[in-house]
Amino acid sequence: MRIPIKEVTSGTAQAEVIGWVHEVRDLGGLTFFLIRDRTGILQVTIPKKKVGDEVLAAIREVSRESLVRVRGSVKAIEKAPGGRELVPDSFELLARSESPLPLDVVEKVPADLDTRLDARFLDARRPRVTAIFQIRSAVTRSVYEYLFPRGFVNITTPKVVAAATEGGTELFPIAYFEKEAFLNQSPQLYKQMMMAAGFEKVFEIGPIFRAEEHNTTKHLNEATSIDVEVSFADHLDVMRLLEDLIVHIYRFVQDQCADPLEALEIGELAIPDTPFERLPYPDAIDIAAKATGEPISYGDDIGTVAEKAIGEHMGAHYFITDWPTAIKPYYAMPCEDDPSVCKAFDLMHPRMELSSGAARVHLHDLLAHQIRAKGLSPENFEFYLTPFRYGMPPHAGWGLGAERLVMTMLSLANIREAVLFPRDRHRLTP
RNA sequence: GCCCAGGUAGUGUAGUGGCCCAUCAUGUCGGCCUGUCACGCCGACGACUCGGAUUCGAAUUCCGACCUGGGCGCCA
Repeated sequence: MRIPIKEVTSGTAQAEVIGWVHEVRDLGGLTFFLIRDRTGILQVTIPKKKVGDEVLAAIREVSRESLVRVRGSVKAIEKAPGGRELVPDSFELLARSESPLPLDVVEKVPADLDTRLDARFLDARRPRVTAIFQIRSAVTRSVYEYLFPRGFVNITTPKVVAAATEGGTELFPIAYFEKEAFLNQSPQLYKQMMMAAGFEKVFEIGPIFRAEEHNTTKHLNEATSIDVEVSFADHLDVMRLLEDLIVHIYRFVQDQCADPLEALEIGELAIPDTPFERLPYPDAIDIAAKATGEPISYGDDIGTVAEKAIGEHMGAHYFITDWPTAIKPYYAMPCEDDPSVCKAFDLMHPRMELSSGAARVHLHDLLAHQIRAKGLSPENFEFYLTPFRYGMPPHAGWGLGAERLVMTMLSLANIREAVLFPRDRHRLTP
């Protein structure tokens, strides 16, 4: 009966494991194999004079990264990794690996990210990479475990859509029978329609597509968005929800992912403190102007240099609030006392933006007005605008970038490290 | 869209006009080795993205193509 390598301890008598050949050290009369599965690494020691001919024949055939099944007795040995080793009665080659390998799994020689992504299946055998995706899975799970008990309904919305509804970013056109269609940039409009449907609290974790030709370490053309929308809530409510969720995710990962965190040499995650600081937009641009010496006018977007300067100044997660209405999307609700300011916010990690959200415009005429004010025509938004004429509740929500969350949590240098098969300007395979 | 940088064995690199039929490491193959843990030692194998130009001579300079990384704008 095969067991995970992690479960082989110095107290185990007999064990059968299946894994990949991580390393081989042949000392002549004695050969050491390191066998790896997703749970860990086990040393298999072969004293050539004391094992059968079948074992000797098998080990002549194996190459690095071949898949093998080994059965034998476990010995507690202090000088072996993990304090135990396996001396095989049987050593079976299940699937031979060709050589040379496209990249060095043991990482004696580093591989470029590009090379690694070309051979992602092999790259992902590396304990460090396995750990990233075990943690990413835990992040997703913790979102479900946070939202379901709070009454959220998990929805899925179309990724194939008819028109560029939000404006701003570029969309990927696709062929949809005889019609023109696009890949959706965000579930935004559909989440809002479900507010009209009375679902009250919805969320979706799904792909979003942006056809921007950017080429940076923090952008993807296909990303994963954790999207939330809540009726009878305003921006302040959903900001509290968001910061509480972030802390919940960090705690969950800290509790559940000790081994992966160890593999990443992180050990203890720094759990963010709540409440996150609320930094009004005018203060944010002041900080940036002072830090960079570059003047920033009210109403300017906060560029990368400014964002970095503000992040260094803040040193922890924070919200930017009180945004000028002019530089936020049409669906952000303007403040009653000063409509030039809106109820939108961005959640920032010191390194980058993680999420943006707002209290939404739920009044049909105001929404139509704001769409026109952005130079868009309400006629193209009929499917979206109609629900606002039939009892749309006030609501608020946000979208949180899953890859950026994982990337900042684990201090990854490149967002592509947080996706198994990233889609960027140049990469469409694997 | 704009700007910068770069393409040398499977992988990561050195080499900026002749000292290079190309450095080092890792790998692969062969040999020696019974406690390695980046095992060690000996030997071998394996590469200048493509096309054109300059030159007595080009991995190296120039032009073009192709490919790639990064920065900015914008954004999650």
